[in-house]
Amino acid sequence: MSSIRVRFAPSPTGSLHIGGARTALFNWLFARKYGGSFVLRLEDTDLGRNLPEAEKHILEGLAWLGLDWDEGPDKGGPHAPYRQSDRLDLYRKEAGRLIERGLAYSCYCQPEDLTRDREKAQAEGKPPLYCGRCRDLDEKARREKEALGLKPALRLRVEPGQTVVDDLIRGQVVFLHETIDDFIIVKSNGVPTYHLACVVDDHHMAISHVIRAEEHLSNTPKQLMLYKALGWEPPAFMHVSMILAPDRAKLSKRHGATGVEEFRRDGFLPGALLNYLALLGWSPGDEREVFSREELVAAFMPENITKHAAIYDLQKLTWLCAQYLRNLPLDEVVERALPFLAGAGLVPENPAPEEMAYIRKVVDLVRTRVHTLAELAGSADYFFKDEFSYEDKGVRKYFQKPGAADLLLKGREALAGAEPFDEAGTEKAYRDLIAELNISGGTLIHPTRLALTGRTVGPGLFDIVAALGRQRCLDRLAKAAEMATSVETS
RNA sequence: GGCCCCAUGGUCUAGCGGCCUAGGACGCUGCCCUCUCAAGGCAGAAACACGGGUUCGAGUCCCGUUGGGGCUACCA
Repeated sequence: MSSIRVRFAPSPTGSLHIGGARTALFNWLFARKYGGSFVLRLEDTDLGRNLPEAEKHILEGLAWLGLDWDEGPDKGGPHAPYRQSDRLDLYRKEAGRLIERGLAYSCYCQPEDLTRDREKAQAEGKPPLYCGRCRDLDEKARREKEALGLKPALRLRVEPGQTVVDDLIRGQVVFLHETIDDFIIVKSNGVPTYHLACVVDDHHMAISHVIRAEEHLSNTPKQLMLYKALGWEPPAFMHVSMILAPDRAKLSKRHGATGVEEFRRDGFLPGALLNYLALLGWSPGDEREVFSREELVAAFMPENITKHAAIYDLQKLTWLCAQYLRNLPLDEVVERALPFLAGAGLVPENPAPEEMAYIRKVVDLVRTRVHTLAELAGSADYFFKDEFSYEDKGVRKYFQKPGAADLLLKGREALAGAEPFDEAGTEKAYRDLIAELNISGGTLIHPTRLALTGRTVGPGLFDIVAALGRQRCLDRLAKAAEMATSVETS
């Protein structure tokens, strides 16, 4: 029994897409579940589309999600190198074997010719397959073409028959060879196409299971033909359904955030994104929904992967993220929140230890009522700065009322004398005042919240009061009383 | 167009012939709790795409239709 080896093989043409991230996740889960190896390979054979920063983004995205790989371009491994552009000699060697055995042939057709053929076929309502013009060129004809300076592409000879793809998710899928033409395996610039490079690498890297998106199911018979032509045993295949945008179209930039990097920037927690991606197209079979990475590995069963495409829904991801924010250890949330707080200019990049205690307190107060780290930073500004504006709605409701300033000053007085100045002590002082004035709690509490935070919503008032400390509360109440005096109506 | 895959509420899904008057989650609505907002609790609206079969019995099996997606590049 050979060992389990899976791979994630993205092209460095952009950032890590959530579709790609999910494919990586299923591969990773499979490897971790069954004690196999997870290999990372860069498929950079389309020189024109490679982006210099893409590799870095992809590796960082995977690392951020906690999907660690055992072999890859950055860390090497027994089957290095892991970038296809560094393996060209290997592909040439294998392609050479195909030519020697007459299983592949040189094609001198120019792109313009092929485009014309294709358009003609389509206009006639026929399938746009390669016409086979160069299939049986003799030595002489080839030399003539070469003499003209034409560089050939290499095509695989597809013989009549059929190929059956045995897919772990979809069962046996039959493809008739008359629907597949002699496809190109080496471009005229000497670089292999996806099909050849993929097959050669999966074989040489001893990949046991190819887990990839469903868009590759139709490509699989071509690759199976290559395995056969090269005399190799193919791996097992598992084609997972795709992720679609809310309009049922394939995910693209115009659908908003689709890159892992963007979710990170928008303040989503990696565990939440990973958890959400796992739930798209897979279910544990019971009714659990929230999983840590470890729980995911334990619960993962390939047979529980669904066959149909899934539309991704930001609302559920947002909900999951909120779950993580409230349930993760506080220190982890604080660590994740720090860059967002610093980014909003609320705290320094590297806060001093005594500052950290306060930040911890604040994060703990707000984390249960926000969904993302970005929201968290956005809802905590008043804890860190004294300059803020008051919500208009609140001003109208609580300041623009007869006696508003006086009430705020009475509250201020109560807080000035509250002992001890903690949640219970300040609440006691306020409750006493409320009783004395014979008013409802909200009558005093709501204006106070507005005075201290500028907002009408937020954590419990006495939690805020205790966190801010006596002096800041007194200052803000005095300032708010002035404001109230100026807008008060009689 | 040809080939391939897929089809349970708005979304993610459970269901693998009788346990289904179709279960859970997000979202939505109402109520409770309450200093606000969340959270939490309770209640509710909301689905087996359609048509034929097979069977004593079909969401579950088969066929067709419709719909969606993918492939059909010297992209991967």
